[in-house]
Amino acid sequence: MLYAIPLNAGTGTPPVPGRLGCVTIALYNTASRTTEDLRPVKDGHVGIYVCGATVQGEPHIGHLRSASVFDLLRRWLIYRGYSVTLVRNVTDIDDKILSKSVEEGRPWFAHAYKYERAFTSAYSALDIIPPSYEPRATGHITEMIELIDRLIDAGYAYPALDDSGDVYFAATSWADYGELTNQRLDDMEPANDSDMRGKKDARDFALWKAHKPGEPETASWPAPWGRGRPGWHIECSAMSTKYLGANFDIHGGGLDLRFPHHENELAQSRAAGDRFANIWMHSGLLNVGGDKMSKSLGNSVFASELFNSYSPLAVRYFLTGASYRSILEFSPEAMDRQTASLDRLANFLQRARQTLGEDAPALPNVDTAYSDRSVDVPAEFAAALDDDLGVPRALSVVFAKVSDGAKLLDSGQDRRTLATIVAEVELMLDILGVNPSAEAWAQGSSDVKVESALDSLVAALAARRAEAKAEKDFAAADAIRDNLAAAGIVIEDTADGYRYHVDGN
RNA sequence: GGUGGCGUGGCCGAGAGGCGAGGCAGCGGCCUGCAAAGCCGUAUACACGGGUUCGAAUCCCGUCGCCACCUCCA
Repeated sequence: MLYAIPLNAGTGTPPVPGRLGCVTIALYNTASRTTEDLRPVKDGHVGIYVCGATVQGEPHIGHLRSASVFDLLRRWLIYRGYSVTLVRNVTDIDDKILSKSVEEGRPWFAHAYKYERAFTSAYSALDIIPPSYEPRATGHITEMIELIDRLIDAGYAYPALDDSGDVYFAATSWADYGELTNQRLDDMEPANDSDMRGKKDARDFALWKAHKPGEPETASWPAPWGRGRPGWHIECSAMSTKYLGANFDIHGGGLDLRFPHHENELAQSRAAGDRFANIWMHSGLLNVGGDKMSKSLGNSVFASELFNSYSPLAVRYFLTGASYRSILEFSPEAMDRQTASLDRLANFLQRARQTLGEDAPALPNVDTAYSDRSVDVPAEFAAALDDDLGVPRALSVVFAKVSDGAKLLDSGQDRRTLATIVAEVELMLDILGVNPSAEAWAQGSSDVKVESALDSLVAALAARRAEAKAEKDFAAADAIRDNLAAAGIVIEDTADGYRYHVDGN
């Protein structure tokens, strides 16, 4: 799949003249606390680095939100004519991976890879476009060592005073430390200095962690300061600049990473002489039962549980439907409400596609950068997304279109207009990552044979029901409908027959 | 102590000086054998108190309340 294609690729709609440089997309920059126009380092191209998961356990709904948010950003930029390089890392070595792998009785790399696969499969279920690059921390030790070396040479880092082999970044040596979160070192809560471990200052953080007795040898790499493994923050500094250059456009992640992770990344990269990210974007956190979802509270909602109760499409709709910076409260009630809202969209598209038959438009395709699209997105929709990804406003445009389309379905014979509306609605929803018509949402379990078998079974029952209705034997007709419903098949009468869908949220 | 955010109708949730976004739920009607879906109609909303203004949910001052971050986190 190719996501970064030349603007004139494809034979469809040519790029809007002057699209580059004219369409400004404004994004909220956490670092400046203002909404700024995106001015890419390289014309026509946007480089994005998103902090991915530390693969120590199952993916939860918070991971999914972050992934959905940056996938939406990516799709919108692609629609707007940019080529996008999105890097999302995998942190496959850290303290918890080591300790948990011991608990679960397998090598740390087996543990890490097991959960990496779980993440990949959850992302894929949500139709998140795979990253352009997905670097693993353990594959970039060389780059990290080089970066640490630069920091030591420049006087911003030092090997631990206790000769342990650790290396620390000297927070107080970097005058701008705290610039990302607008904090001054002196104002911060006093760091815990009971465990200095060879630090000069309790607020210094580890760039390199020396191998400790009892830890597996395979979890350490040779370095000028002795065998060890990288600290968390240095990984992202090394990997982002490797793939995107010393100065790139957007650095993203969950809000909880803002401090210390991103603050430290910024400090060490700037100290090493890199301009680093221009815009910092943070996706909002999820609350469960009024509390922040977090590892320490143990209230995580895992992807696996979620997919047991809701379709991936419903989950994604729930996640992207809110403003990306807002606190999103997860509850079954909230899921149901959003699912009902989504059903309205899905129902319309299903009815419209059924009515249009062969005249229904082709599906939008992000893989071709939407280059073969027959319609553009409504101006209001574009304005909403250009303004810091204003999804709620964008969705209101979608619903307005759906309402227009539904009226047409009810009364009119204007198939051409209806087809245009369907194309517009599906394009908008595809950009948002929640197009119910997209193939990605086809039930994984139902193959073509099963579907056609179900079609004929339902058709047979529907025929009997039609006979019963014709004979005014409504009890018999309703019994058939009830039996189908009991099996999870909802059948509805339409002007020219019936339609059905499997009730699976 | 420092930093950031929030308070909008029954619920969720946009907007940011001037015709009441949108969704869910509700109510009345149309359609339907009944449903479902859909359509039409339907709301004295902006935490509180002052101020600025012809006009404030939106700007300013103050008050109250809630949340997050300050070295586990997407």
